Amino acid sequence: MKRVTLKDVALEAGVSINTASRALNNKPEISPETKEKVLKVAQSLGYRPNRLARALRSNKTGTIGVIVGDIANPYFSMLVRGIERTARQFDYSVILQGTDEDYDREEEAIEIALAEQVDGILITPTQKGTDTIEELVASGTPFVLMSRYFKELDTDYVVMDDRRGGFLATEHLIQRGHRRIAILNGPLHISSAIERYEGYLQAFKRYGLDPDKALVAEGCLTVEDGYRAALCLLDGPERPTAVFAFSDFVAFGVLRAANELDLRVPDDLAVVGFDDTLFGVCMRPPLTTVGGSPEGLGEQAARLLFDRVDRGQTDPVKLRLPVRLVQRKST
Amino acid sequence: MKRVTLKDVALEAGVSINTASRALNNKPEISPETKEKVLKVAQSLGYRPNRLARALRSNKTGTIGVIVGDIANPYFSMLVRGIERTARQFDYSVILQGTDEDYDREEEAIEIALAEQVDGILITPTQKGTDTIEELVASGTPFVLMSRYFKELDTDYVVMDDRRGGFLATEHLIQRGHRRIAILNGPLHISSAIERYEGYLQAFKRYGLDPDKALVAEGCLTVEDGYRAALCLLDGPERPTAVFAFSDFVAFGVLRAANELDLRVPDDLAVVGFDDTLFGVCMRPPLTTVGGSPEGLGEQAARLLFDRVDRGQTDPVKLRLPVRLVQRKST
DNA sequence: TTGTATGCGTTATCAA
DNA sequence: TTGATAACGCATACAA
Repeated sequence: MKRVTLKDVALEAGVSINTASRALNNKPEISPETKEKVLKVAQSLGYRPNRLARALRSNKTGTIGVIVGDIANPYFSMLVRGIERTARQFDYSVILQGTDEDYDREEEAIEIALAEQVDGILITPTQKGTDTIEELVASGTPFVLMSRYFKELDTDYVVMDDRRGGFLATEHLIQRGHRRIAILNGPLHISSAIERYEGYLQAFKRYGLDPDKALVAEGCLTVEDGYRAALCLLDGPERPTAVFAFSDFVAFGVLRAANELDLRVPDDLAVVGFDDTLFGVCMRPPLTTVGGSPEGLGEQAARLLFDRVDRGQTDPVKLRLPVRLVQRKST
Repeated sequence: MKRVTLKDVALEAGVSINTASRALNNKPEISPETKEKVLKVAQSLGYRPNRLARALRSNKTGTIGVIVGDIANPYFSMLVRGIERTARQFDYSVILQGTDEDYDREEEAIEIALAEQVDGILITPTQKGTDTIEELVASGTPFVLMSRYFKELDTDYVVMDDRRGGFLATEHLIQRGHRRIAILNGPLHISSAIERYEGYLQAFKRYGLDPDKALVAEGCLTVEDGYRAALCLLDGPERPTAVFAFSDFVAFGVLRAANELDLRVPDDLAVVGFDDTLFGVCMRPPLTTVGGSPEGLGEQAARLLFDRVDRGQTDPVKLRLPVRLVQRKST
């Protein structure tokens, strides 16, 4: 039951350990016959290279660290799915960690990933500070920010066109006749929250309207957050006629609240989400949302990272993926 | 920027490389003074042990492989979240892979995990065959099956009490007066699908009723599957008055179909899901479901695995977690 | 084209 | 209590 090593293969094939290595790694300096022989022996012995030894020697582990906010958030799930698929294609393994949007946890996650000696890191930073990311920069390990970026840090990232998304969502609501449009935004230290808000304001401006500060809420990240914030917001007499939620995840909470308050959507309350996750279409009514492809973002970020790992650093690449309005029945 | 190694620490502290190792690993055979000295030097130099070298030497990587059907399925997301949290607690890293319920992909995933020399594997088998799992057994790597098990294989597993769940769901529908109760089941090679079906039949029997074979569909795993199957099932004249779906994920598709067909839930159609995922409560109406805790299952499976890794094999442990009916408004 | 020898950073076995 | 030394499995510079 012992593991078959290169030595075993070499011995069995009657060549040196090193010739065996060459054969198995497609090195040029080897005769076709010996190569074939070694390959056959390796096959028959069921040889599997020991990645640890290889990694130790070559300083490449073939793994990447993936750090996201919340694994159970469908946006991140889809993101991770896109990453995992792409990674597999490139023969990388994915070490997954969730931060629950906690800064300390983010720091820990980065340290763990570094300790695992991953070849690169894909991270959705909590943005509660920059120390963690600066530590990452200092480590020299290639990394790509996903979905969020730092204005003050010159790093690779792949994000959605959040400002445009915020604009599209808000414009859509305005065009449907809404004026009292609430925004249940994410925490404002997160770039996507800031930019979606900017898009929101931009739409108001474009249409010569004034937004009502009382309808701006921030800090919503989960279904629960959306639910609570919506309950609060929809309780008063001066309630909004429409809500633009930071994410589908948050929007689901809003729909729950609307449901419990017996508000009809979209007649009493229009709702727009963000991300176009799998479940929007199952809501009642189906959720209007701003779509980018989370899986696509994951894939692009992964590809960018692998490029970095292979080819090294050039100028930072900053990708801003297009979004579009996916209109359904909630508006 | 070079990495600090044990050698550097030993050199700096003026001890042998091996004494340094002992100091850092809390070995008993060392004097308190030297230990303290080494520790201080290590600290100041920013020494981080190289896990690869350690793993190579000790044959323990500190990682586990986690293989699930579909990362974007909220059930699996929650499962993974439970695993990741627990793993972190035990100082293990998680290498995640998805199979998309494809058997070849499962085989590949297992091979990759083995190649990564994980200390153990947590897997939701596709159950399209037993070869993959038998390969796993042969490898000697500890593993725990999650959510599904093989009758014919004597392995560790953690599953929900699916039969009871199927019974509870069906009984509930019967008690609400339904007789034409459809089941949109998963593929019947999956143990949980079989057992939920058994529970379904058992409930009919208990109440002296006869199930209608025409209302039994299988093979539903995704939202899309549920949607299509429901459209088909609800189209005819003899349509069911209630549907028991294999999972919340599938139930969401059913709700979508009902919505599009203008069927009122629960008046025209009652719907019960399974798993109690995050979104059931956001549906309209909120989804009645059979709840176990996916995160809890993940945690238990992980704990069991770590126990195996540490203490080695004893008799297989077979855990069947309790379920309960979570009644909401869809029934 | 092939083989020898060395080192990657640890841990473990011995002897001192 | 400590230190020299040998593995762990692989890759590569260099010699043959």
